[in-house]
Amino acid sequence: MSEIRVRIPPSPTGLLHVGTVRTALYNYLFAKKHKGKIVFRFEDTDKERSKKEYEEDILSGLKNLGLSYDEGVFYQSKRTEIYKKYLEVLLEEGKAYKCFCTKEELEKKREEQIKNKLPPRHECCCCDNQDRKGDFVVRFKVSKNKDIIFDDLVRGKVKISSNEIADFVIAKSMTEPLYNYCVVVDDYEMKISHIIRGEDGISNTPKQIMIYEAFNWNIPQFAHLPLILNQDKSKLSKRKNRVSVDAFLEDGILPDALLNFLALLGWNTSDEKEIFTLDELIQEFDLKNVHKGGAVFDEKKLLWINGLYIRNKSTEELKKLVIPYLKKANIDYMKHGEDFFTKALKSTQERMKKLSEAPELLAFFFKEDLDYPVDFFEHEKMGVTQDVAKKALKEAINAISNLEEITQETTEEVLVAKIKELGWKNGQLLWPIRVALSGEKFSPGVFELLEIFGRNESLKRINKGLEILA
RNA sequence: GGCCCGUUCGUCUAGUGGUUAGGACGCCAGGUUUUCAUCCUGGUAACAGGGGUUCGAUUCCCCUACGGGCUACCA
Repeated sequence: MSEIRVRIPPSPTGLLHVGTVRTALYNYLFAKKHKGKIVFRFEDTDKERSKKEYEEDILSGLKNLGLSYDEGVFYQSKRTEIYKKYLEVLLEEGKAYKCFCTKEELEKKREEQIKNKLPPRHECCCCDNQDRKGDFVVRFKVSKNKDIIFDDLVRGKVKISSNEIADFVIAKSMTEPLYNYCVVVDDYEMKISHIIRGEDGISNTPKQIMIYEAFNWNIPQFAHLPLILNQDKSKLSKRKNRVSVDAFLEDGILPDALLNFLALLGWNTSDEKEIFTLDELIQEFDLKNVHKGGAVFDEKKLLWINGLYIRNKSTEELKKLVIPYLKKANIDYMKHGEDFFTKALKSTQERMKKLSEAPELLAFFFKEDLDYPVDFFEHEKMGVTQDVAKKALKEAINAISNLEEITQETTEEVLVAKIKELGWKNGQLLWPIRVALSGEKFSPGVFELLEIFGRNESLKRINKGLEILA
């Protein structure tokens, strides 16, 4: 087989979309797996909707996700001369023609077609009259009674009758070529061997194939990927879902986790593995295992995968990732030193599902003066009343004050002994202490907190608890 | 409307002409634990419907239903 070449061709008409990423990812995996090349180009022929800022967003987003390319960036908007050249060929050979119809004429024609239930052909008087003056568009001449068949790598044979396709516009003018046409010219010139794109590209495929045939160019292989869906099964849209990669990244979804999750939308290996590094995905990926049916984007599963990735990070790595979020929340995370911060982070790592949760999870460690409702101390199920809490805190002060060294082990030893001595349930002593240390209903464990805070800060917080209870 | 594509637990999915239809997320319950989380155990829940073909269909074929995509001088 000749060289595998795929393309990533977003149009810069919006922020980087997870659907775009999924398609890019599959192209990337396919190319890497087969030692092929990836061409990147912007399909920016729509001057109205294409924006520089979107280009930047897409490029940086893909880069952040680690999806690189080998050739490009190409811009269709900079290739008008090339398109023009081929357009002239088509015109000369009579495979395309100039159409001078006005919008009004076209609308009238369409109405008639709909009324008579005719297929959407173009064909009108002016098209035979090439001398007509004024603006024109270039239409591709579709031959009749012809089946266009292609073998889709995901779906198998797809057949469409050319009678269903009207003479379609391939350029608004000689210097304003349109998508369906540009794609073919580009894919030919860039020697693309495999076009892997979303299912919404299926209906364009016959048109594009006809253009290939008109030029007598080799037709690449097509693979149409299932769509990513909203909960209601419609095509994933920003109206109904979070779709911008920026939004996910800012929320603290890790790039690897996002890719891992996206890879699983419409593809999987036949075994039960579902956590993959990029390299593993490259190894395992196969278009044969790509689904035909669309896949609903389930954020809950994304969060689960993300939590897994966060837990698997070393605390040092996680630290770097989390700092921007803490800064943004104005948390003075270094106030008790690096070591304190590291330990605090480590104690919350396993409950963090996304990085943006870091501030709320860590804030209490750095608060100077905790303030929380007194009923935090109460816990009916464990038999903790405010009176019990008071006694517990006093006992804690005694126990801790006498300890030489405050570690998880030493505090556990002394507090457990105290529980036995008092004949209490674990929670009766430990819950109030934990609340006093954290000022939160949920937090890391007491012994961990005691070690992190050390004697002075622990005592300070427990005394504060006593104040609140008073 | 027309054309095209699709349909296994709520979701992501495995799977086969004969399976107790498997896993994961979620949810529920239990265990561990001072809480939450983690972790462990268990549970809940699916082959869209109808016809064929067949000794036997979730699996193959047809139809219907449902869902989706496309139907631009957008990409």
